[in-house]
Amino acid sequence: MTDCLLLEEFLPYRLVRASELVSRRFAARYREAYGISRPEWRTFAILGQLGRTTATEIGRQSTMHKTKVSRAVASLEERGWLSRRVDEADRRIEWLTLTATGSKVYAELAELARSFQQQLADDLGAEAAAALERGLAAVEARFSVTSG
Amino acid sequence: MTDCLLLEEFLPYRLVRASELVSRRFAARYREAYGISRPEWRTFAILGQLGRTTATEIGRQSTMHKTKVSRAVASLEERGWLSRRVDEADRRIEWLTLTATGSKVYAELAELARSFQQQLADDLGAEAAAALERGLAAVEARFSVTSG
DNA sequence: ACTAAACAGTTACACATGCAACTATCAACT
DNA sequence: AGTTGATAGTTGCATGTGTAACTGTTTAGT
Repeated sequence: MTDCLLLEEFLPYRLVRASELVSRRFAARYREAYGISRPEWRTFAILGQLGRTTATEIGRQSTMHKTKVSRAVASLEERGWLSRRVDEADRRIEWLTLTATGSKVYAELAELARSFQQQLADDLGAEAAAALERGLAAVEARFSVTSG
Repeated sequence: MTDCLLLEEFLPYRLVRASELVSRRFAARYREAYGISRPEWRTFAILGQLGRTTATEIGRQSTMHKTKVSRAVASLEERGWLSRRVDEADRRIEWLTLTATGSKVYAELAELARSFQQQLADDLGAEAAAALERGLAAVEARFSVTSG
């Protein structure tokens, strides 16, 4: 046990565990309310924010594999929340937009997210929340660009 | 777009993404070096630290589903890195320990983890790393006990 | 014009995962 | 002793996921 690694001091492990604890709780909420999966929520959230984008861009921003995105898009389309349109100039590209219904659902999901965020911030306290954000910003700055 | 949620300000999302960026890099290392999966690494790490424990306890500490733990334990046993022994007093319980070979591999994995941690700390900078740890500690404190 | 490489996106297949149901064991209560 | 409920752990099955291979399209080089 001389070379024992203390997991409670191992940053990647703590990061994963914290992320699982938080995101599982949030996932439970939108799953119960709208029956959407995690990849679907992520796709929805990015599309709602960007307004009009492509599957590739969603993959880039969310760090999701392109097959995951592809399936999430197909599923959201089936529910009538999203529509595709092939780009005229470059017909490989599909532009994705929310439908009217999709926008309505998105607005509700956004509200759900905001209230969850508020609750989380209250639970953590202002100082700890700020510290967490600073730390995450540093990780994003170091890893986002270089990593694939 | 009036009710748009800004993902770059949404904490659960940032937490998940940061955790994925970091843990994917680390996972690539031990996968390439030893061919072990994520559940296996986690099981290994907890067992190495605790010295002697049960599958249930591993699940509790790692937030992994018990079937995941069960399969990881079976796989590590097949490789001869771990051995089980049924508790005499309560024969439902299986005590898990690392074998001699397992301990050797564990020591190498621990070293790999430490060097990764060092690299990460350098990348983030002392101040940002400390902030991240404070934030994670707050999440752990709030969610670990209550959540399932 | 033609070929090769690059890119957006989908699908087949093998593998990983979670839920529910299962075995086996123990503890508590009657 | 017998029944009920809880616990540790495993397994069947349906679903989720990544790799690699695929289609269709564009770009670059010859």
